[in-house]
Amino acid sequence: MLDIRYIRDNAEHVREAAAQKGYPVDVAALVDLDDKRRELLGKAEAVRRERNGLASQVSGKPSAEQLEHGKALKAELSTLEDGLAVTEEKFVTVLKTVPNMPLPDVPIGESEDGNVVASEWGEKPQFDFEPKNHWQIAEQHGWIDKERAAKVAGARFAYLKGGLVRLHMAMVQWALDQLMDEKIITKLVADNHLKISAKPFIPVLPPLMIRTEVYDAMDRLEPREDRYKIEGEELWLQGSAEHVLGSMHMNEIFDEKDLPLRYVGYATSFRREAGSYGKDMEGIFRLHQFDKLEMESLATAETALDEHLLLIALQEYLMRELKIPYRMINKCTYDIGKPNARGWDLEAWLPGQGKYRETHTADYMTDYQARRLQTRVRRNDGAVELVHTNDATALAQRPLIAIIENYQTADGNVRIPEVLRPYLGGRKLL
RNA sequence: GGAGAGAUGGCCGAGUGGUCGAUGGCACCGGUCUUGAAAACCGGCAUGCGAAAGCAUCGUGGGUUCGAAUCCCACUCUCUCCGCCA
Repeated sequence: MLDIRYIRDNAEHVREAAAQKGYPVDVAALVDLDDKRRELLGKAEAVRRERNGLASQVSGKPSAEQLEHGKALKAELSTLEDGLAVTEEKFVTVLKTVPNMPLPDVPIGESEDGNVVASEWGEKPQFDFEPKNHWQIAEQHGWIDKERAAKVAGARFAYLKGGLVRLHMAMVQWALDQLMDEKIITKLVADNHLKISAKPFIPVLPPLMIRTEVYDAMDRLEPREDRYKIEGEELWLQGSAEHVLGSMHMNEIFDEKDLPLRYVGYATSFRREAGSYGKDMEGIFRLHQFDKLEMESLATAETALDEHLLLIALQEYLMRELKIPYRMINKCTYDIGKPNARGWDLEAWLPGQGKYRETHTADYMTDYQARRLQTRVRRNDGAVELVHTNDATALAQRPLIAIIENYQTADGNVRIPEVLRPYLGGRKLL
């Protein structure tokens, strides 16, 4: 959520930027609602003040006069509060629809076509045979069983089996070790000229369910059609570890010395994929359920953009170590998402499909999420401010696809990336 | 799942209808004293809204009352015992 004072002071910019993000807002109507809300609030506070004054005068039994006065005030306050509640609800409903403001370097665009390729890395592997898709390779080894998964759970589910499971576990364990290594973070901070701490990440296995109220405060509940709700409960299956990591410190105030706080969470994520019927039905590119290693960071306002850049640097580092070609996408206003101020994607080269596909995303939310979560920091000078939040994919099942397709051999085997070999006990995948 | 107890400021802990945003202690910050430190003493020390006066907040939401941290209801969470179970 944005600060209403910011919206009032920058009404035209907010209107324009919201439209550029594809979330048009009637800012004038919002300001009118705020005016009305403030007016009613002022009136109600004046009556409360009178009530408090009266109550402090009474000791023992109130006089008939005092009783009558009190009853009149009570009735008046009740009317005002009813009107205030209605106005407040309308106001908050509209306020919640205002998206976060994009940073100046976010390209303006009206569709995905407005995204800008910022850089490319790596040599695309040359094969002296026709490279296969990951599902063709997996089929050969019995690594993916979607038919039986459909029998048990329905479409867009899969059993992952055998060598693929070992590869997945190795990849996750390796990535965890990288993120917990202060030397690696120190180097990336220095190489990218970032002015932030080199504190390592804290690994977390979070709950996979999240309450309605908290999910909404994270601004990740919508669109609800893409979430799974637990029947009879105010609980949802989380769609990304970000949702349960970012909300972890709701209603808390940090000391400045404790920031930045960096978590790497491993979680199975659930998505209904509503609106993507027929899209990416083959393989494990788009499932209702996938395992993901996710980075989350809470930081002060002036360090959070560098924090964002660090998370992106880490994504690139992990892919470079795995030697998978990729390109970085600076997503445009239309594509970054409502709570984002900035958002970059990493797209890995998939030789089997002959194109780059999104495997990572990095989101910088400024204080937009923290405002509703009320996650704050007490600065060294005593001032209390909202924290700034960042999240970014470390590694998930899509990078696994990238490994399979980039490391395939003519006979349908998959070579193991060098950095993962120690984690696979020197054995072959199969 | 059954029975019971509880939730107060960073922490501990008073407060069971009338100046309670809340006694006290610890921690923390500033000062006096000291060569320095400790101790002692003095002062400060929640959050939001508001230019301010002030208003709100004692787990959350609702209710009773002229007046609620205190009474009633619902919900959430914690603890104890029993049952069940990775």
